[in-house]
Amino acid sequence: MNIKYRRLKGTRDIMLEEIERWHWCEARWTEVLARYGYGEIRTPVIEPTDLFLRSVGEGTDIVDKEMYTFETKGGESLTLRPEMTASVVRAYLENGLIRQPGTIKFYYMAPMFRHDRPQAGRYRQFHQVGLEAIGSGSPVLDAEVIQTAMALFEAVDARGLMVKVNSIGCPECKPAYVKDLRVFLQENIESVPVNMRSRIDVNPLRMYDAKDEGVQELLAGFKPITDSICDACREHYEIVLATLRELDVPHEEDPTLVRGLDYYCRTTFEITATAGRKQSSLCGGGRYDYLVEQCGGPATPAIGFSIGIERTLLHLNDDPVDPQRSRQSQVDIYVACKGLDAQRYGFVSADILRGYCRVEVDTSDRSLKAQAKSANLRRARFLLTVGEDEIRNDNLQMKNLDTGEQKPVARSQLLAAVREVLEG
RNA sequence: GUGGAUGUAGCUCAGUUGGCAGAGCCCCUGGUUGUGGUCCAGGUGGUCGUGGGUUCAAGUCCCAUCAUCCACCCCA
Repeated sequence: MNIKYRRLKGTRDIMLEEIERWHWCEARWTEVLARYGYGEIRTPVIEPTDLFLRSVGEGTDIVDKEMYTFETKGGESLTLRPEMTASVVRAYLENGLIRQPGTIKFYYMAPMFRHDRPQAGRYRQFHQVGLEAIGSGSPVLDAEVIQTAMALFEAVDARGLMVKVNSIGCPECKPAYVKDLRVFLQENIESVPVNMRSRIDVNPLRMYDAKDEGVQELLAGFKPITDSICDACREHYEIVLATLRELDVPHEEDPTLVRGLDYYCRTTFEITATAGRKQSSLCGGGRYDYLVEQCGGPATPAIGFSIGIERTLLHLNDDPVDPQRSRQSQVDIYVACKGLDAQRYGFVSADILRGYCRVEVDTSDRSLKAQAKSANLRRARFLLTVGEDEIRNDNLQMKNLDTGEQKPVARSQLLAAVREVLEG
């Protein structure tokens, strides 16, 4: 077959058995998030490009090479969101939620777009479940947010995970460290691969992300950022760690954990899968106490994280779903029809039942044998058969697919008969 | 952006030194004049990713190109 249109690179079709898995996870996540006090937020997938340029920050990979950006006929630059935090902050300000008392807590489960090279667990359109808690700078909230992330993983039985936490300081102490780091890197520039050197000027902290052994060795000889943060940040970090211990959230400190986005400050964290060579980073998050202000609002502390849904699913089960082998949606009653008149009779009969259970009327006009086979594949519990005799007698043959027992049922008695057997 | 692997039926894949394009699964029909899960028989389905080249002859060899997957970079 020469199919004319194919899905875009890095995108996927989610359906049949796989979408059942998504629904299962989504239902559990929604429940957990509600228990932690989060309400859903849905924002547009397109935003002004500037929103991401200024929040995520130029010099990050996301902004420099991964955004789906286009221009409207009017000359306005728009971008498909590469992440959600900026949009939530924008919505928070735009809808006047600054006037709401207490901490605003939003969650989302939504598609994001990054023009990256696809590979296992990495897509151009991918989905994140995440949350943003805006309005509180308490370190206790940091710990609760990290615990919430773990609760989301536990809710879908994800195991073998490690929480890594770090503090990257605030505008009081971070710049001095960055400056020292830059000087240190310049002095040892021969140890830095050529293609990474530009990072020294743009965003030296991100050198910690490099997996290059030489760079790792070099940075091991430099003072960790946690030794350089100011007293206020230090105290904040200590309380986060202490609270995590009190909450029994297993975690380890990782002073090399800096995050790729500019807006983070103080607490940053990441949750990774300890086994498997695939994309092991399942969750990333941190505090962003200056983003709201930067977006034009009053100084407002906030924290959030996002979990990659595809990656989490990949971590849960390595078996890919084969569309060929996966079932269509289940039904309770399957109606097999011999001929067009029988289909009409079948539909009217199904209409009686639909207020009560799931019914599929077969309009394929295949052999009754083939239709019965489909009934079985759909895991129907009862097969109703309609042919010329049934139309004439105003009844349906009703077969119990577990026992094989079959008997005619008058249409006027159909609902009562079905209720009796399905409830009994 | 860099590197590696793979493209043959709807799916998973065989295809020998270059010589008639195959199997399993799925699907359809029949065995059962109107009935499922097992079984048996038959059948539908292919521009061999695409375009060039070599050759009497190319799925097979050569070149190019596209797509997919994997890895790097980075990230969810």
